[in-house]
Amino acid sequence: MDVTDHQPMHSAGCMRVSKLLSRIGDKWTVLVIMLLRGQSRRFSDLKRGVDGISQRMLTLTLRNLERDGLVTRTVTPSIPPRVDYELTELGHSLAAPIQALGAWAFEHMDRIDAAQATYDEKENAASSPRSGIP
Amino acid sequence: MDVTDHQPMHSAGCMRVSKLLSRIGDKWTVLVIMLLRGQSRRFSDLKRGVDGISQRMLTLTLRNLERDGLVTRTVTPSIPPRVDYELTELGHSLAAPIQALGAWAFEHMDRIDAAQATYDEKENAASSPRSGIP
DNA sequence: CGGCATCCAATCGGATACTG
DNA sequence: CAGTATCCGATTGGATGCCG
Repeated sequence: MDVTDHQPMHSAGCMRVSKLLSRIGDKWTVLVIMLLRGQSRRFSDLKRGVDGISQRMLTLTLRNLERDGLVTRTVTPSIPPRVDYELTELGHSLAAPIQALGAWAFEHMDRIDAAQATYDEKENAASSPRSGIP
Repeated sequence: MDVTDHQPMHSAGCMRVSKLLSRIGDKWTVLVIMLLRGQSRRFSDLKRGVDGISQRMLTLTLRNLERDGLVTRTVTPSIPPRVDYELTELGHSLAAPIQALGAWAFEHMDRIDAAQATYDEKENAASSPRSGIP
């Protein structure tokens, strides 16, 4: 089977996509991957860069990425200790399609916002009228 | 700014990507989108097609997609009632980058599985030894 | 500095029952 | 058929404190 076909995703294939997206679709993974493009960064650097992430979640996110073979973890036992994270080749290859999705989001977010606004407006219009004429 | 640049995602841009991925990265959204490529489908058709989804979650998923302007909902007030869902143009344009991500997942899942296996092996090897020589 | 353990609140999602 | 409403368990993620 050729994944470049127009309808290549049968049930099993979709499951995998869904699974991948569940993994990278969590709250922080994408942000970390984006920060790691081009340069390796140490833990505290990432913590400062992501803005809002807790230490716990950064650790968990990096552990998962490491487990998936998407980042490498390099410990330098100095004082104070230093740990650097870097995208693997696999990680970099994933960054490309993520980037594509990012470009799409960037390009269409106004339309999405508009659609949401319209939808919510109708929502409120439907629930508000207590006597038919609000 | 050109989103096709090599480093186009600043903090704000990344947030949007993350937000988009959080939306489509839930348990069912991608599967529904994939099923809707090419043909519109009615509710029970989707329910049968997704396999494992509850009625509740299918409804919620479709509502969110509708709110984002990615699918249209068409009610035919017959008996029994009939509701068809169809990807909008915006929805179809999103299907493309998702497909790219799917292709990536399909292409690299063996390497990810291998990386996970290796990682878990080392994990167990590190936690097992109760007296140094298990 | 980097990270683990614990506790806890919020959200997610499945099962079930009921409605137009 | 296509939902809505409710209940409840599972998962997520933040805050905090301790450790090497």
